[in-house]
Amino acid sequence: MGNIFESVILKESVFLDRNIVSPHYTPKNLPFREKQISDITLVLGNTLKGGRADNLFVYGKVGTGKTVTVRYVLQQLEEFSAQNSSGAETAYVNCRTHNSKYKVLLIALRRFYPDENFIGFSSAFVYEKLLEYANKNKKQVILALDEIDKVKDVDELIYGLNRGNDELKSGGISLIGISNNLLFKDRLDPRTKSSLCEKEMVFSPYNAEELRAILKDRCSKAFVEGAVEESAINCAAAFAAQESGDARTAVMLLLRAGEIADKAESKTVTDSDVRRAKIRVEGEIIFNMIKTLPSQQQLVLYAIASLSAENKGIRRITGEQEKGILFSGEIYEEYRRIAKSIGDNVISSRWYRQYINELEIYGLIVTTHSGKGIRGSTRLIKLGFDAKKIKAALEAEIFS
DNA sequence: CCTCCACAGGAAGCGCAGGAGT
DNA sequence: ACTCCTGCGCTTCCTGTGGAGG
Repeated sequence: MGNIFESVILKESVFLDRNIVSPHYTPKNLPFREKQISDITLVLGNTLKGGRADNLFVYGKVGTGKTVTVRYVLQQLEEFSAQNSSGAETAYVNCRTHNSKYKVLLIALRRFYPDENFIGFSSAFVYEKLLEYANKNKKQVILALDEIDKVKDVDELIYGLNRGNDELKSGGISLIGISNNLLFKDRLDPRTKSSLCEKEMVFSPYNAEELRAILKDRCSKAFVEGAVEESAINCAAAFAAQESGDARTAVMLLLRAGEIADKAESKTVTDSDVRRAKIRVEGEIIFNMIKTLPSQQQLVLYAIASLSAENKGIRRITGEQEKGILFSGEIYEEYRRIAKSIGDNVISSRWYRQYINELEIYGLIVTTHSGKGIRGSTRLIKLGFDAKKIKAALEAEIFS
């Protein structure tokens, strides 16, 4: 009997390099983004001649390649700037984890003063330090702020940096804001908006044909040659294009499909593996969504799930008796009962309605307005996914 | 036609936590 | 360290809405 890990190594796999289809992998080439790359290059190119680049706002849905594209151009700029000793420097900050003006500046500074630690210094000091860096070294500093909509005090951040720019004798600071939230722009102060959006760029979702090409390219590196059937790629591309045009979920589908094929000790990944992977990926998304819901909202969803699982709505629609359709009122009653039974407090019906609206936005439920045959004006609510699965997932969350 | 029902969803306000300003 | 402010989750109160039923 050998080492227990031997079987892992010896086991045959459809994967050549699993990393390449992992969600965290950054591809080396960016197909179908040539236009965006050259546009960004043009905007940033100004810094190589010592001028300030226009601020740039990049918008696009998740998985459209915003982040990788921007990072790629930044990295190219750094490289070129180092070789030609021109004064352009860049810093990339993900604002999801650094969600305030102070934290953003702090992370940016860490990039320019790697040996010093500014934690604990005042916001104004950190801010001055950044301006000073650009001024003293005559540097054109480019700050790329990913998920910029997550910054709580964006207005102050942008306004401050912009005003600082005017005070600089030499050097300059420009911003690249990246966001997948279209509403974000309208939320901004008009002055900040015009400042951040000196240049704008939209990344549109990939269509099925583009996704297919992307997947094909990735597969050739990630999987053993010939392991992924053409139909599997087409299937994954079609699913993802239909959903959102999101390259990340498309790649995720292939990763899971590969795992399924491995588990079945199959040498090839087929389209039915992709179909099964789709169900699993959906399950993961739902499960993650449920986990992050407020506990009271979980109870509301639980009420919907258990009512439709047992199919015991109090009143049924006259005539067709369609399965799984619930009345807003009876769900609230059930929710109250459950909340009381586990000794939780009960939210008001008004807020319950708010939760229902949110659940619909998340796609967990579907609602319609009551039409003929129903007394009063109410909403008919139906669960978006399998009741038993959601119920099971919720039970794990609530009663733990 | 009017009234009642069973809700939908806007507006205002409240208590609280956490951050900014001093 | 202190107050002040602000955003957030939520409640209370209220006005609409659209069909049932007398």
